[in-house]
Amino acid sequence: MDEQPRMMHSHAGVGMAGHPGLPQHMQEGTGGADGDGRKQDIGDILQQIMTITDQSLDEAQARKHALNCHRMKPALFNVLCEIKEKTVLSIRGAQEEEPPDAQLMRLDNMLLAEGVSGPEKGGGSAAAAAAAAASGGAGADNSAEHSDYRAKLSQIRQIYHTELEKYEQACNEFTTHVMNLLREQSRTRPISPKEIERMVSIIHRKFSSIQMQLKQSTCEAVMILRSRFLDARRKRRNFNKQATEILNEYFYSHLSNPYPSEEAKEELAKKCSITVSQVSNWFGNKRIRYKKNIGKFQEEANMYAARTAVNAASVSAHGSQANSPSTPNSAGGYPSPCYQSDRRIQ
DNA sequence: AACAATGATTCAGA
DNA sequence: TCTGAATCATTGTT
Repeated sequence: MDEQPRMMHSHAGVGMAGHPGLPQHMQEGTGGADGDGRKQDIGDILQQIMTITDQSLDEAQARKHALNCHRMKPALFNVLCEIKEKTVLSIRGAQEEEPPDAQLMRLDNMLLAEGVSGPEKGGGSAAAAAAAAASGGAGADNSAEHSDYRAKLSQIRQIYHTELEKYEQACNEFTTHVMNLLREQSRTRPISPKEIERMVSIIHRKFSSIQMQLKQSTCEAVMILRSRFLDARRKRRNFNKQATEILNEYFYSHLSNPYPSEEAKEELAKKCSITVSQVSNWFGNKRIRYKKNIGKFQEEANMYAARTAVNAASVSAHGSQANSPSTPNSAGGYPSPCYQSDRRIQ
């Protein structure tokens, strides 16, 4: 305030004609006769604004302050804001309103369903249980699988939350910074509160698009985790020796027609403590692999044929036929090794 | 580490 | 729907 008189007279050419108070037209409304005085007044202020960059930093600061305290500043500021609002902002105004993002909603729903974004416990284990049910395994070591799944899920969850928090914090910090900056600048250039608000919403949109990327990558991580959990090939366990022997015994004793019936599969499954589909898989693989390389399986075939023969002999020696194969070998099946299971060793 | 064995999946065809 | 064939991914062996 105290610098005002000095400043007002610093440029002799554009001075305010030395009047101490507000000009008449500013107090009494528009008076046609005062047009020249007003023009001069505004011209003076504009001139001061234009020359502000020529000053040293201290001088400029002082000038800025003086301008800020000038009696016409609010009026000029409002007019400039109005003009700016009408021109620049109206151009962008049309495209600002956007519909709620469907993609974002999908991501949110999925994260909630997988228990990543929801309450601490529950969703993850439910998903794990569903995955386990879908995998259709025997379920003996499911608890270990579950804890592994849950551990990895909670790891994802933790990363997601810390990242989200970081983004939110960064967003807030940046917003406050920009708001302060704009408020500060609004003292020297026309920035309306509305425009600040608009800027804030732009910042929020930008940050929420970053958040969406975070959500996207989190979803991907969960999907990968789930697919790994569901993919039975990744947790393949060899059958135990006994189960393999039972299956081989059946295979080689039915070499001419190695296609167990549904009942036979069920019985084998029970004996081997595996599922019927595992029995089917095993026979499918065995048939194709045997057919591909009979020579390689020769020895194995002979061994099982011999064993079956011994078993049959001992059984018949006891006068029982309970263990005889339900579908004996016949001509027309797979090429056979030296021994046929339904033939007795001489 | 390289390789073989093995259980599971996918897909075309009957 | 079942099977053969090709293939994948893991386990076991050398």
